[in-house]
Amino acid sequence: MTISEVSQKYGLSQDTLRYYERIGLIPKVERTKSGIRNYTEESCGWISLVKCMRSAGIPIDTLIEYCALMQQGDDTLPARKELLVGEREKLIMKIEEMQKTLERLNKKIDWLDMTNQQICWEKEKESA
Amino acid sequence: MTISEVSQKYGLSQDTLRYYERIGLIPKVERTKSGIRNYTEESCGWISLVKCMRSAGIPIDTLIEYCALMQQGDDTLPARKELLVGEREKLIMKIEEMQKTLERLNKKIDWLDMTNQQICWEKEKESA
DNA sequence: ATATCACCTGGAGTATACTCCATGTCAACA
DNA sequence: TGTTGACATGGAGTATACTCCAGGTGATAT
Repeated sequence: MTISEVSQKYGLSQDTLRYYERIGLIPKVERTKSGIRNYTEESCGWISLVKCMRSAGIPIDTLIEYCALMQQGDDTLPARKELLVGEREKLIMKIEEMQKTLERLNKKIDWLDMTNQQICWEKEKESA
Repeated sequence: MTISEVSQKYGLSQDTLRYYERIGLIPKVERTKSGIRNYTEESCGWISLVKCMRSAGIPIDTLIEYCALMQQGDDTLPARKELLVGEREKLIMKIEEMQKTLERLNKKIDWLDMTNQQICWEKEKESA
């Protein structure tokens, strides 16, 4: 797959794809003999993973580390697990926090609704 | 309340508190006659709100707009509601995305566990 | 043959959200 | 009365994550 196809498929700009590769967020992508990127299934798997993790706010540094560990073979399995478990913890906490914010937003919206109705009602009285 | 007390109470640095005020994320804080900030209950309410919203990733620009609307009185109630409803939508989507990431993380961790056990078992066989 | 087009690279620029710093003021205490 | 400490300001600096751009190459269509 060409970079433009991958860009289309995952909704990431070509610049971002090249950037991710450059900083080691995904392993080096295969090239044609003229030097053009040729994304394999595996590359796409990485893109998909990174997109998913990034969309949840997992920092780039962490993902670079994961990618590096991955490329060092099976010896790093425990380290990778540790890393992922840590991120899972953080993610769970973030979700909880967001749920709290959601409740607060809900309450605020309800309150605004009530207040607005109150004001409308008072204005009606005034003008009556 | 002094800035150091508020900083303690909400876990935001004094610099951040001043920054939030400067950019209009919270309304101007009362001062003593020598010019020192004297946070009221209301100020604290704003800090608490902003901290909550920011922790869920709601952008500063949006919160500045909300604060500005707030200070323009009841005429902006519908606009404020619209703003909050929009943010609620985005938040719900973000939470969903994070839950997907969480599931993916869980699967990856399970897989790592299995693979690791497999490898251990094979190594045991080898060395036997 | 040449023009076009997608792609390449390295480096600079941008957006967001703080965070730090130099310098200055004021109140209180030794 | 001098020094200490908390607080003030405006502006510069930092971290993170892209995003853009100038200049260049190689394959393909006219």
